[in-house]
Amino acid sequence: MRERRLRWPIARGLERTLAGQRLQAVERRAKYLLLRLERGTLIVHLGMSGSVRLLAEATPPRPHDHWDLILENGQALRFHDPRRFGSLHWTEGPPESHPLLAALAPEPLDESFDADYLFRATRGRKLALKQLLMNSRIVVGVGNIYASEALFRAHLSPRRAAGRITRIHAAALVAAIKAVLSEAIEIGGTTLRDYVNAEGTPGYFSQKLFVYERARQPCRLCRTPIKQFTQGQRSTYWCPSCQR
DNA sequence: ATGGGCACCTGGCTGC
DNA sequence: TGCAGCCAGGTGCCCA
Repeated sequence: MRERRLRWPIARGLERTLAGQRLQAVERRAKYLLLRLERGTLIVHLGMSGSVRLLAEATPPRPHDHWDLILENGQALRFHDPRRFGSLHWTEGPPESHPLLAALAPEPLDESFDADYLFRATRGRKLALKQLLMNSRIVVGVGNIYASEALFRAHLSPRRAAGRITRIHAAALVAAIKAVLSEAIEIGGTTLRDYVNAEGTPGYFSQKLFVYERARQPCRLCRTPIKQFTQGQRSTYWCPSCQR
């Protein structure tokens, strides 16, 4: 550990707890990485600017390389996070019961996230559709980029009150979310500035974005200039002609 | 229960 | 050139 002050301070003595334990599986729930060890689970969140790299243990640390998980093959899993919005937690119980994970909604690519579920989840909600999509008690994994992109593909306005969509809209939106996320995963995610995977390679989905960070540029479907505004302190991008 | 706003933090870019 | 101001892949928590 070089810097314990992340979003929450890294627990004292964690090194001692982890030492000697074999890594048994790597899983994920929402945006939490779950490293299953022999006596518990290491829960890692990358925040907005975090990344993990698999490197030779002797690789000199760069600024903002906050901790290493040193493996017995001479490599290290190295956590890098300039903004320190990420976090690291240890739990010996089932990770799905951890306070940060216990109340999470379905995974977007799970079959339980379907039109019927989203339609019911939106009933009575006055919140704007885009903000609802980013609520982890409705669905997880849909961040600021993919919320704008999915709404574009579903032809729905980010400002529309969530409770005012039809069952048909819910079906279109669910399909759009699943498509956007699947396509992005397929090409390694969206690198805007500094995201890299464990091998250090960026993702290429930024080349496939229809609206995100395209303010004033022509819509790729209708040529109308893309617009930007703020919802819940986050930038939203949309095409006022394609999306209603 | 719901929704709004703030907080955490650093770096890069813009414009005066 | 220097510096203030603004913006950025997230999400937990407090308050009305």
